[in-house]
Amino acid sequence: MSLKHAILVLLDREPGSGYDLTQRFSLGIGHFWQASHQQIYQQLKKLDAEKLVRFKTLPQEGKPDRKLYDITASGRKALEQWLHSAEKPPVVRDALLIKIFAASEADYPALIVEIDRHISLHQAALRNHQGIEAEFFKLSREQRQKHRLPYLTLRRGIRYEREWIEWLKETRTLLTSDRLPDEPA
Amino acid sequence: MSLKHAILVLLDREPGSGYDLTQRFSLGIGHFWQASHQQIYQQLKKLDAEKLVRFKTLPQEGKPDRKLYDITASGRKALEQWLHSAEKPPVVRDALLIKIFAASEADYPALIVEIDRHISLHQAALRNHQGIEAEFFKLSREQRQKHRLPYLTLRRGIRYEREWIEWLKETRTLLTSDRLPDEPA
DNA sequence: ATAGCCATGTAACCAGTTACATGATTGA
DNA sequence: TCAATCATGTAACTGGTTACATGGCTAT
Repeated sequence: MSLKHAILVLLDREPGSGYDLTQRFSLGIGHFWQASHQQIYQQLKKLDAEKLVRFKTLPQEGKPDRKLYDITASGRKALEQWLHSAEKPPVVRDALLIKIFAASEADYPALIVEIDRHISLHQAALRNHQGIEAEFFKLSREQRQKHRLPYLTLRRGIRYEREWIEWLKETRTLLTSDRLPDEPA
Repeated sequence: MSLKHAILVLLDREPGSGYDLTQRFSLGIGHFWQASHQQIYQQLKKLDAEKLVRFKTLPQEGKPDRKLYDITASGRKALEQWLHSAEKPPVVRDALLIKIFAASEADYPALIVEIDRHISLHQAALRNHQGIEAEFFKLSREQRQKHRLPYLTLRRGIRYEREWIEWLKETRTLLTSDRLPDEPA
């Protein structure tokens, strides 16, 4: 159900077309909720059927008509209710961990390659997050105060990536040295 | 595709019925790959059709027959191939972060309740992981060496939960004090 | 009695991914 | 000329969840 609410959140900040939303999902909110344009168009259709959003059709020349979506009063209500509801932490499903769990000595070289690949991916994500963080710290105090909550979620992303990198590096070292951790994590 | 391979991993260690696998999924491997009995039975059926597993039916009195599954040679091959393949890190989809991203001052009290709930959940998970870790450290050196890789994945779980708790506490403090982080994460 | 374990499964549904489709405009 | 951006969508499929179904045994 959260995709619907993520869309409502975005429309609550500013009306937009399905296309606009797709762009916005690739920015801020996309760090912790991803959505493809196909999904977004479908959900907008459903949200419209439920009267949580409405749209105006803006005709354009040489392009498909732009449908400008906006949140309705009952959409705002649904959003607020959702904000007060309880959600479970998402279940973890991580293939890399199965691989590491299952590997035997013969698989180590392949595992190291895979670990290195993941380290690069997480480092790239971390750099990206830190770039955004640097922008945030260039803002005035009032602006920072205003964007406080989105920034807090960015901090989470930064810590998450950092934690992955540390663990991956530690694990890599232990695998290549054939050593064993000598104390609890 | 990873559920299939997770099942192959478990059957490779030891043959078992769908029921047995369900139990095992709630232990070790379940920390990073969850599966319900419904899913497992379906996947076993498919794996059997693909000849990656086979089974013997063990008749029982007063209970449905037990189907004891075992990995086949081609199952082992598929598993090894998978271990050498590349996987993407899983995409993050976290409703709590959308809530925090989207909240306005009026929502703070509800948000704090939700944050506290999540802190407890992560603390419970952490304690659980640490209990298993304590068992691990009671083992002999040889035994620890043998279960090294599963232990490394457990360490990841421990760090993951710890990181969540820290971030949630920090965020809680910032929300209640209405303050703003003064330096990068 | 009642809950929990043992042991299997089907069916409907929901969410997300991949593939396919169209077509004009703009910049390298 | 080729790729990217704008702008919309449908359809098939895969993976996972929830609900439903059966039924004996054991321990409190």
